[in-house]
Amino acid sequence: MARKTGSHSEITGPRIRDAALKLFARHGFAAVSMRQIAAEVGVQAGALYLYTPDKETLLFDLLKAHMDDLLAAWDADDPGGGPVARLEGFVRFHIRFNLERPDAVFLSYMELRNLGAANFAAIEALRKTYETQLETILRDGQGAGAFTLPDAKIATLAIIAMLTGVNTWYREGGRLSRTAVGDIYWDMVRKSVAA
Amino acid sequence: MARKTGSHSEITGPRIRDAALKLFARHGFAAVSMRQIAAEVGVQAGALYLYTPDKETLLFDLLKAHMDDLLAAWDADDPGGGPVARLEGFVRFHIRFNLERPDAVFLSYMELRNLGAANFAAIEALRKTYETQLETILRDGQGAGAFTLPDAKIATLAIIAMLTGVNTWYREGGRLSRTAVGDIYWDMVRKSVAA
DNA sequence: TCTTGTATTGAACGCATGTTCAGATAATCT
DNA sequence: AGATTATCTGAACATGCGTTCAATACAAGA
Repeated sequence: MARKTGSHSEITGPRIRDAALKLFARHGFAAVSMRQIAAEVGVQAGALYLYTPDKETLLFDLLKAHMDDLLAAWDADDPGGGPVARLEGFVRFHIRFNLERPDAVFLSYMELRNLGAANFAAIEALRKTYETQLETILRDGQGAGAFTLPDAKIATLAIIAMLTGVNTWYREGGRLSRTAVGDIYWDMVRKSVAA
Repeated sequence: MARKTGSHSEITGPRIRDAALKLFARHGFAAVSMRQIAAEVGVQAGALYLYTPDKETLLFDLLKAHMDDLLAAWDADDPGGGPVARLEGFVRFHIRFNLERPDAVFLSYMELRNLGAANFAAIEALRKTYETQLETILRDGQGAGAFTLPDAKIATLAIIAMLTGVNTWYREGGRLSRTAVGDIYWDMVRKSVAA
């Protein structure tokens, strides 16, 4: 056997990335072998190297794509308007976006350490860019007297940590709908920065 | 060479646990080999098996010890009194305790997936016990009219996630002292549950 | 000093790892 | 139909893995 019937890079490529994302998130980057990823896709390990130069780059590409997605999605979702409306938009967006791709979110928080220095810096810069979106909203609201913050930078990180935490406990079909979760967190966030 | 001069299990044992904790936290459980841990301690890999039956148990013992420490420390630190005072105590305790052992905290959040089912359940139960401490404070305060919460269970998880997030950005000798960090987070938490 | 028990080495086990590549087959283009 | 290109196999490479164990040297107690 060599080339398989129906084989196409536009099909195999995404399937490899999907399998890698799922397995890396479940078991950790180092614990997953190239052979396991290949088996999940239904090819031999050697075939993966038509799609990535090496294992670390495969991880980096997943993280990079996730961060690019995140920034583009917030760009499209930002409701604009006053700081309060924008903050509510951010809270609901962050929860919704993260709940839609738990594996990618988990990877982005846990496997940065497996990146080389250059790749690490690239992802960190994107994360910083995202954080700045929220920080700007908070500072604008502080300037307008809508929020009272002891420290805008720390409030940014505290809110993001709180919101991202949803992914650790939320289960589909559980007690609360995604919208209800958004309501609850918005209530807490709103009060935590209240004037 | 066989036994080394000055060798003692009371010395080597802790050094192995320290080295394992540090390396697991930095590089991930799966990425660290028994030979690396042994090298850090200055022994051969075989010597580790005088102190642990296998690699997973070594990880489990680290996580178990951390959770036991955490629960015992809160037990000793709980200021008692009214819900507001206890909540403030919890916030400051959690931040201080976690900042004192970042490696163990990181491990406890990231490497649970490398445990077998039984070991996983044991650690999860301890984590649940800790969460219940905070949940009880919140429910008491809610009952007494000191707090207004849309959902006590979720408020518990949200607050813990927010507080634990400190470990991702805090650097010794940075802009803020640990006490100042505690002040800022207590301000946000207090307001987020305000009546 | 001699004995007993503790701590460690170093080699070995079978197996898995990431990666490369020549060869083979399917898809596509002319 | 024939030539070309894209896709994949299967075997191989050197290296590293977790773990075991007989041999050995030190520490502690008598």
